[in-house]
Amino acid sequence: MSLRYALLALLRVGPQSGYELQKKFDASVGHLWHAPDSQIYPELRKMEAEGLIEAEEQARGERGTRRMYHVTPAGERDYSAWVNGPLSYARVREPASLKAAYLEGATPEAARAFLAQHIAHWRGELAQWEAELARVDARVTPMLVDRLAVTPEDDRDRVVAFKRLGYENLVGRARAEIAWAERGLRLLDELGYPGAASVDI
Amino acid sequence: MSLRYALLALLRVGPQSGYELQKKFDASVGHLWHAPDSQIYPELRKMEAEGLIEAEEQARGERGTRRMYHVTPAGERDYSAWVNGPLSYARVREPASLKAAYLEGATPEAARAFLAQHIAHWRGELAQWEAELARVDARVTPMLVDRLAVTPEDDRDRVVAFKRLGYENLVGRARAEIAWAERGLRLLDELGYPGAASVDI
DNA sequence: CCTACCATGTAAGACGTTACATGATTGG
DNA sequence: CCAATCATGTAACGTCTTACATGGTAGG
Repeated sequence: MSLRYALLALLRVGPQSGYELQKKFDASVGHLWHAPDSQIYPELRKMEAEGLIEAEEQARGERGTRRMYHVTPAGERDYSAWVNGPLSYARVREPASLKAAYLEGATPEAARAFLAQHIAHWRGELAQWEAELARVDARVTPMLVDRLAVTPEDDRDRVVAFKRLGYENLVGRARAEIAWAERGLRLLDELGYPGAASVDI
Repeated sequence: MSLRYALLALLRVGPQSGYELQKKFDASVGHLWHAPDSQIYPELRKMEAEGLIEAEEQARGERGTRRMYHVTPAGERDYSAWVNGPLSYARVREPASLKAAYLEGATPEAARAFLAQHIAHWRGELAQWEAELARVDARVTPMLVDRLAVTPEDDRDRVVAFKRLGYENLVGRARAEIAWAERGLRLLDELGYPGAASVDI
């Protein structure tokens, strides 16, 4: 549902091929919404079929071609409806909470390993997002540079501020997950589970 | 992936029919992992086909029947592997962060409405989870009562502590989302968006 | 000539959503 | 007898994952 809006957001900066889009996707909006290439190409075709984007075929060397996509007025309207409309929330589905709730069935080692893995996972995500946040503040990410180039002077600070806001949510999420898992490890200590010293926080 | 383990966790308390399971699901583990009935019945059949659970058909009145499921040794092994094994993490896909990052394209009213809706959504979730947490502490939720009845005395505190841990993650998540959206509203104020007083926090 | 990168997908299957569909029994 | 609850699903569709598949071009 959100994939096409992520793609429209990128395409609104200027015409691009599926390949360019896919590369830029991973380096920008892909931090907020992951999508593999095998999903991007078909989605572009679907969006084209629905009239949200159009493609122009360009020759590439002697035999190669590539399709340069651009947003149509209908695509602009659809994007506007998305950004101005309400968000529909997915139902809860938290594998980590589910597992934590049944951790009495795990061995002490497995329980500790699970929480340590959770901390490691979210620390990795946190590091990525904080790094990206710093690049946004410095206005050095390629997509942001391109976007700011087509944005009126007066609007640029807002563009940066909202990118920052998006990443801040993820940073907050990661911090909450880490704090929770650390509390979980302390709970294991309190319950007398062995191995307290073996896991470094 | 997690659905079957949520179902196994419930079934491990004692034999139950699909219908009973579905009701109890909504009232207990469904707070951590949502699943509609239309997903539960087919999943039970799949688990039966894979030998994780078995059913005994019981007569119900003159014509009706119901299938009482119980966990097989293979099911116990599979459950144990899940609870002792590592969790695989899904890639990021955060619609709210994505939208926030492109909020410069929204009208000031829509931007405010989005953040206010976000707060309202997560406040609703938070209230539910905090209420459930209180019921867990008081040991009054039906499933927990049943589970504690089949749990040795010495293990009961641990069972309750881990249920609590599971909910605490969701509570932390909800609080982080609310705090983030409130910061977002303050950002709109700083950017000079109109309507600061019209939204009550 | 060969490697890295450009360029574009298909296919199968798991997982989830929404809507639809049917009938039995029990208690008032 | 009628409503609530018991009881069990199917069907169609959309999204996402994983793996596979193919070929072109540019630079060293």
